[in-house]
Amino acid sequence: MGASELRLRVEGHEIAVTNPAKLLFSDDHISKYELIDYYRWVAPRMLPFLRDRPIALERYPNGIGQVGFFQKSVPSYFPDWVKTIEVEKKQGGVTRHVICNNGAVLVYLANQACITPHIWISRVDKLECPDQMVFDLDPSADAFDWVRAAALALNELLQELTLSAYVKSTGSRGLHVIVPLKRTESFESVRAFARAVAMRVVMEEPSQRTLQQRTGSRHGRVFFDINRNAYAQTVAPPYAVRARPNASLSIPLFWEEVRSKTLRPDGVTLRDIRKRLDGMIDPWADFWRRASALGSARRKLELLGVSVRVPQKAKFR
DNA sequence: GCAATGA
DNA sequence: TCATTGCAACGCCAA
DNA sequence: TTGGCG
Repeated sequence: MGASELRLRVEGHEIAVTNPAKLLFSDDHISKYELIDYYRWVAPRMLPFLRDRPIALERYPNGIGQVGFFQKSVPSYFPDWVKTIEVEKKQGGVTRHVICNNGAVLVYLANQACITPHIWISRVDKLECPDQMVFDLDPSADAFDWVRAAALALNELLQELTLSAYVKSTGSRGLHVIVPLKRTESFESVRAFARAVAMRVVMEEPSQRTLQQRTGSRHGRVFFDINRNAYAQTVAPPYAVRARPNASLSIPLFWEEVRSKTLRPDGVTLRDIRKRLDGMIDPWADFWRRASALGSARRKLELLGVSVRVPQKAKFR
C-alpha cells in the first residue's frame, strides 16, 4: 500500500487517482478507491440532484478520523473541464464554486477526498430562488422514534397544504423532508413559510420537538432546522456519503418506511446500497414533476391560524 | 490533496 | 529529492 | 457584535 497511482478514464476525461489504497474510513477498511468506485457507480442516480448547482466540498484527505474541512472556492489546480460559477456572497465579495454535472467531476472530487459534496438549494440560472424547501429533523440524542413521528406529522400537514414532500435518511442521525418548489419565491419567504409550518408541527408535541438552535436549549427534543433555506446554504444531497462510521449514505425513502420502528437514519452504507436499489422503484421518481408554488398553501396555512410573515430586520436611520 | 518552500 | 507547512466556509440567530 | 450551530 504505497503511494501508488492509477489512472481512470471517466466520460472521456483522464483522472489520476492518487493514493487509491489510502483508508478514508479506517475502522471499516474503506479506501479512497472504494469511495471513487461508489461515486462512479451512483452518478447516474445522483447527478440530477447536483446538476447546475453550486457545490461545497466536505473533504477528509487523511480520513474521517482526522480533522476535515469545508471548501467552497475552487482551487487553481482543478482542471478546466471542471465547470465553475462565480457567486456573490451575501455580505459582499465573490466565491467561485464547482458545478458537478457529470460523473467525471464527481470522481475527480472523490479523489480530492471529498466524502460529501453539499448542494445549494437553488440553481445557477436563478440563484435567488430555491427550487426546494428543506426541513432537517435532527434528534438531540438517540431518539429516532421521535424523529420518525415528527417527520410523519410534518408530512401530514404538508399534505393538508397540498404540497408534495419527499423524505430521505441523512446518513447520520436524522431525516430530511424536502418539498420541490417552483422557483417563484425568495429564500426569505420560503424560510418564513418553512418556519411557520415547523412551528405548527412543533406545537403539536412541544415536549418532543423544538425550533431552538442552541443545543443547550433543546432538552433532548428533535430540532427542526429550517435555516438551510437560505442563500448560499447547503444540504447533503441524495446518495451522498457521510463522514460517519460505515460510510453511511443519505438515501431516498418511501413514507411507508418511516412508519417502521426498524428504520435507521444511517442504515444504508456505501457497501449495502447496491442490494437495496436492486429492482426497487425509486421513491423519489416523481420529485422533479411535483414542484409547487406556495401561494395557495400559504393561504391554507393562514386559515389554520398560522401567521406566515417574513421577520423584518429592524433598520432605523 | 496539493503546491510552495527549504534543507 | 524529500519533509514540512499553509491552506481549504458562511449564513442565521440568540446572547 | 460575537459566537454557537449546522
